[in-house]
Amino acid sequence: MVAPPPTSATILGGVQLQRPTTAQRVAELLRERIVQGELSSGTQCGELQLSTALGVSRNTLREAFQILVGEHLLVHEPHRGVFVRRLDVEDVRDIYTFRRLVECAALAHPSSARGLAEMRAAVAQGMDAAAREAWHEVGTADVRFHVGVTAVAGSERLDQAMRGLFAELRLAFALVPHARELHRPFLDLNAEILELAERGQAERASLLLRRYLDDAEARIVAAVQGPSS
Amino acid sequence: MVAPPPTSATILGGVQLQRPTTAQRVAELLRERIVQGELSSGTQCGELQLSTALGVSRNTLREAFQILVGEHLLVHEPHRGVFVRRLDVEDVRDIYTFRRLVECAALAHPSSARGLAEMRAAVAQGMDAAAREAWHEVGTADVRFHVGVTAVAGSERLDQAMRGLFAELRLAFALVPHARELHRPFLDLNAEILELAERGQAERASLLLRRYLDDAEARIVAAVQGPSS
DNA sequence: ACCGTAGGACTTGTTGAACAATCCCACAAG
DNA sequence: CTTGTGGGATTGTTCAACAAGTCCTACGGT
Repeated sequence: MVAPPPTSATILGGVQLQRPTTAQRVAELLRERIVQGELSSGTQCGELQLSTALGVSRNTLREAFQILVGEHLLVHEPHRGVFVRRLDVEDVRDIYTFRRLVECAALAHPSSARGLAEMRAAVAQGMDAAAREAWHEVGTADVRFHVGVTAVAGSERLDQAMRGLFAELRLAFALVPHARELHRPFLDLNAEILELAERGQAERASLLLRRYLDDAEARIVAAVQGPSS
Repeated sequence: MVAPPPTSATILGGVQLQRPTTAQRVAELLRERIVQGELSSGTQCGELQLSTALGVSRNTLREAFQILVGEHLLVHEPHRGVFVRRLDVEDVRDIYTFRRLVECAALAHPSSARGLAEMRAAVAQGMDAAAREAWHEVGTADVRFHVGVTAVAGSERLDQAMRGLFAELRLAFALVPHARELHRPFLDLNAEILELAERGQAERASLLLRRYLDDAEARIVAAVQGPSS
């Protein structure tokens, strides 16, 4: 049992540059439309309609569906069809419980410097976008910042889980009336958290982050359960 | 905007009893074979071979593949085929970094009593199985215990992520020579962690769990990188 | 012996058509 | 108002075919 010879993937650090399959490209296209809010929650994705619109066969489309169902962006109801997921209040609470645990713990026990760089870049991007009044990009930068926070923990799988979580969250972002009001207050907070983290004040950074998350959760919950009640 | 009338799903607590689709059943069957080690790491899953063996069409099988690829149990190399995932040392380290962060944080800041009950049941099951020398079941109980630890955090999505992580880990468990040696020492440790957690000694429980995880990681890493070096 | 390469066998990628199973809705009967 | 009962549309699944890519092998040049 000798160690296998290093493959090119090993040498290049696992970078894989293989053309995506059609199903993957379709999934990516739909994913983009969903998180951008162009396909709103609850929309049914008819197989015949979509497959002809995209110019792919039903079989290929169904493969793409499986990918997105696995990412919780679509829900599949047998013999009824697939629908763009609709988040309820419980979902939002669940997601923020997840985020609180992971992000706060990551900041409290930092173990990877790579994440800090991402946080820094995200803050800069957010400031810049805000100056240009590009609120959608501010939102993107915000997501980037928190993925960076997660990256501080140093687990690739955790990062990926968090990216999936944010994709789900965007289903709810689309329900918040004004993007500016949602993201603007968090710009300075992110910058402050970053500064604390860079100075090694792990506990205080973690605490501040928790306040951020509680606040954000309340806003999203309010938006999801609608103006009623 | 009046509240909608309660549906049967609401009445029954959202329990959904829909027959799984063929692709889902195939995925479940393959998942079971994989985590049980009957399909060992690196095995190629030929489409023609498997589809005829299972009595399903290639298209349906490919849908099942997408599900399992999404769970990281299979890897897909375009135009080459799908293979049972092979974990390397880096993967194991990544998974344990994930587990350390989540499980320790969950125990340190408990917020759901449901998880404690699971932990208790898992310890009992483990003790019982050990008495009967059913080491494989001891392993199952161990997994159950740690899913219970995660459940203490109170996020359904986090639980699911952890279940997926354990399914991946079992790919590596299969490489550890003696199941008895792997799981036996952890029985008492789990019981001790549970006792601390039940008495509200969150910090000490979390610390003990960290020791557990460091130890387990070292064992699995050793097994994965083989007897060499 | 060492490349590069040209061919061919085999596998995967993708499609279109077909049929079975199921859901939904409108309508009739009690 | 509730309970069948069609019929039409959509999804579930299979099959057969072809395109595209990979792997293996044999051949020729150096």
